[in-house]
Amino acid sequence: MAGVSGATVSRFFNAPQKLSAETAARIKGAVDELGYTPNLVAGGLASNRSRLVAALAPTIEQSIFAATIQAMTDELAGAGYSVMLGLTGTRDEHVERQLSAVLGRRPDGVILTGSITDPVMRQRLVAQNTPIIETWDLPADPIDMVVGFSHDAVGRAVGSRVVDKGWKKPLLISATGTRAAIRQAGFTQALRQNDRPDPEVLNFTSVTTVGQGRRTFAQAWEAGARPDVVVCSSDWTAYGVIAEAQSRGLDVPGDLAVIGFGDLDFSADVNPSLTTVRIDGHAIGRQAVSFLLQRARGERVAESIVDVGFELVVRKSG
Amino acid sequence: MAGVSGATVSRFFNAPQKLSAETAARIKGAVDELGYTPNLVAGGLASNRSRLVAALAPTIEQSIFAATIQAMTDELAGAGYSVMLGLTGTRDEHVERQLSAVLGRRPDGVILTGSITDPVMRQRLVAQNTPIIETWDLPADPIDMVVGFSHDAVGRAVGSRVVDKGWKKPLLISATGTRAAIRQAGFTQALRQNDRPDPEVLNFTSVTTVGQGRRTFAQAWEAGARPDVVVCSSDWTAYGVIAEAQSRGLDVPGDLAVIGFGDLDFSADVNPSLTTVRIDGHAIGRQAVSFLLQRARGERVAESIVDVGFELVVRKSG
DNA sequence: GCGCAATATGTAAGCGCGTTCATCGTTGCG
DNA sequence: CGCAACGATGAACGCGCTTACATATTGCGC
Repeated sequence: MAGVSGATVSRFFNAPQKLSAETAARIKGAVDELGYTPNLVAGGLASNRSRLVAALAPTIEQSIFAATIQAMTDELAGAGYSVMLGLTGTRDEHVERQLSAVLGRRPDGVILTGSITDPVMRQRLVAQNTPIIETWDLPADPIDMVVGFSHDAVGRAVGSRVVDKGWKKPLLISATGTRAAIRQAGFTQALRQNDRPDPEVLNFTSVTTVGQGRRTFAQAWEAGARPDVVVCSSDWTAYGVIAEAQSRGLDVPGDLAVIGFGDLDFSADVNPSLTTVRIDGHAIGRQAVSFLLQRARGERVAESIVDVGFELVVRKSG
Repeated sequence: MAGVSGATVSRFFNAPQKLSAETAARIKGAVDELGYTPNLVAGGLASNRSRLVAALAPTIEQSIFAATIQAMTDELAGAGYSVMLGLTGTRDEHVERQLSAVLGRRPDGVILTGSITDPVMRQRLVAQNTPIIETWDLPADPIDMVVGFSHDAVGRAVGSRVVDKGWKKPLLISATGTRAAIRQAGFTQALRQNDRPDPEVLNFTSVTTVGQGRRTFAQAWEAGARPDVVVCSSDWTAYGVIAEAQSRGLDVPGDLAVIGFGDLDFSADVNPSLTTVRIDGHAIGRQAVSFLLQRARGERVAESIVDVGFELVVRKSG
């Protein structure tokens, strides 16, 4: 319709500066009139660049990962990439299935929240020869690039605060999971270094919700536990503990201090405001995408492990 | 490596029952040994079925849509589809950009939260001839299939409750947006039908967070507003109002009733528990996927508009 | 006016599969 | 034994692009 070959139309979309202004205008006219949208599937096949990035996370509901996914998607959309969302849940078999599905599309990058532990899967990932970014952790033996922080350091920081404040009977309420376990270990380590006994620990396997926090604390209380500080693996859980404690007539932080993890969106605004560990989920997403785009441009990434750090945010609850 | 042609390998993955058990076993051996993953991009091009579904939503952070996205992704993964996530924000131009990017991949379906208002975009969508599902709303003039509920009915239901309870000075705190506006109109309508004056209304344009709710209520209070019930466009906002009211020494619901929207995950577990409108976001996602899969199987969908309804959940706050 | 570089466009060869159609045993039955 | 019918497999084509490479066309310096 524009009187040009397919190759020229392809250039119009991918390298318009190579066309004369006149042809470009003619093509634009035809494109508008036809409502033509290039088939990126075919384009991806031909160019061997899918412009697709896979993002795998356990869940996006009531999740600290939502911020990372959000930031990633925003940044990638700006760069002309689409993101494929893979929600793996907490079961390892789902990770595998999602990963298979995702690798079949030959993504230009894979962003993982946390690490893949299964060695077979790791091997397959490495074999793909596509950029891989592990986030929300600093694995000892990274597959490729990493954007995260030290969960051990987080645990120690919280442990130190508990020691400093002189709290004697800490209770840890934590979802099961590798990273929470590392924080827990760091916390315990900090107590030991100050000749304190190990903390009481309560683990639950379900999702981290306010309700889960309430129920877990209620159970502990009924069972006779009388902690002076509760350390939680998420701000949701922490707020549940506060709600339950208040319902039982306890004053937070007077009778009981509560410390969370994540510094979610609501944490500064509840009563009492949450003392927690701030992780900048958006920054993790942005940095991950930045790595990806550098690789896509063919640049070598010098320092491919970034520690975004964390911040112990002291507010009213503990 | 298995001593068979490419055609047979293709059958192994797409129609294994067409192969003899023996050949299938040989191919499986080779696949495992090579770590071969079929290239779905090429497959999609050849078969004209991408097995890709696009999901567009304004945001997934502190969003009532997260549940829908989560359910969709889970269901689709089970059926062998991948989902492309498009986060449009609240700006219309982003909707357009995301839609273009997404349509270029020739998805086998598009799931929208809310409707597309721009007529040009609607036209392009219709022209694609791919299944479109609008969710979280019951548009008067749907593009294709719909899974939602009546925002007008929600507004009326809440309005009726306000009338029934005899609250005299309602204040609406609401994010801007088409659907919230419809609920607002329904609410006002219910008051008028009972010869009540229109409610006070406060709109804000940012995201719906606890902090936003707090600040908006604080401003209203400082400006002299003394409502006896606050109706919010999200449970986040509602909880912010409660937190701010409590900080100011008000008793909820004694001095002030608060009603939310969404029945999020935390709403039953805060103090006081939230009276709110329950929307089953998971059900919306599941139903949308069910529509999509029916279409994919070539079945005609008889009733392609589903009203999932809502439920006014009365708890302590109002 | 010539040669050469630079610019603009077309030509054609794939990219890695799915799919159709033909082919080649095999089996069953009269 | 012969033929039809059927199941299993391979050859070849094409999906809609990208990308060397080839082919005008133009401009410039000498």
